[in-house]
Formats: sequence, structure tokens, C-alpha cells
Amino acid sequence: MQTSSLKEEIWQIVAAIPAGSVATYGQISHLAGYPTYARYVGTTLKKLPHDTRLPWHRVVNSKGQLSFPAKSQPWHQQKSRLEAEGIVFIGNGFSLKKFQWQT
DNA sequence: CAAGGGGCTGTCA
DNA sequence: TTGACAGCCCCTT
Repeated sequence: MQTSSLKEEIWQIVAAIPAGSVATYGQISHLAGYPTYARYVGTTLKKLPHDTRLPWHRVVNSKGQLSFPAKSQPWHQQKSRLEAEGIVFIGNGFSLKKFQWQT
């Protein structure tokens, strides 16, 4: 079935990420069928409303780290949420290979 | 109507 | 191994 917009596709994929796991922008964009939309994924999540229920904090870059500058407010927030789900951080990042969402 | 930016990625040296 | 550059598409001003 067809969605109203590409961003809705992204929302559904992000919402499908299980707790305790994380996914990369490229992975999400690839699952959506557009491997080159990785950048649009981040930009779209950025524009999400403050009351969104999407687990945007489970989305990280391909380096297994947060896209925000370390020590930044959103950086700590995302880190805290991931840790609450069982993600173990090491320095500025974590073991992406162990926590990355496996389909 | 037109131009620029954005929570990125992959390849080359 | 790490550092740097260009390209992808949609949304906002």
C-alpha cells in the first residue's frame, strides 16, 4: 500500500526499531527503499514535533555514535535514553555491531 | 518563483 | 589507519 509521503515511511521504520537496539540513518533509508535518503532521515526526524512518540533516539550515524556534538544537551538526552534501554556506551559511542538493529 | 541547508554516507589518498 | 570531499532529496524562507 502506498503511504501519503516518504517521511511517513521513515516514521514507520523508526517506530519499528525494537528497544535495546539502534539503527543507522543509512539503514533506515535503505529499508525504506531509498539508500540515498540517509540524510533526509536525519533532517526529517529533526522536524518532528516535540510530542512525537517515535524512538528517534534509537537512530544514530554509521559510526555508532550520536550525531550531536558530545556534551551537548540533546547528546546527553539521547545517550540517557539509550542507556535506559540497555545500550552500553563507551566514550562518545557504543558497540554498534552489538546493538545495531538486525533485520 | 528560486536558492540553501540539514541529527549522513561512501570512496579516495 | 584516519582525514577530507562531493552527492543525495525534501522542506523552509
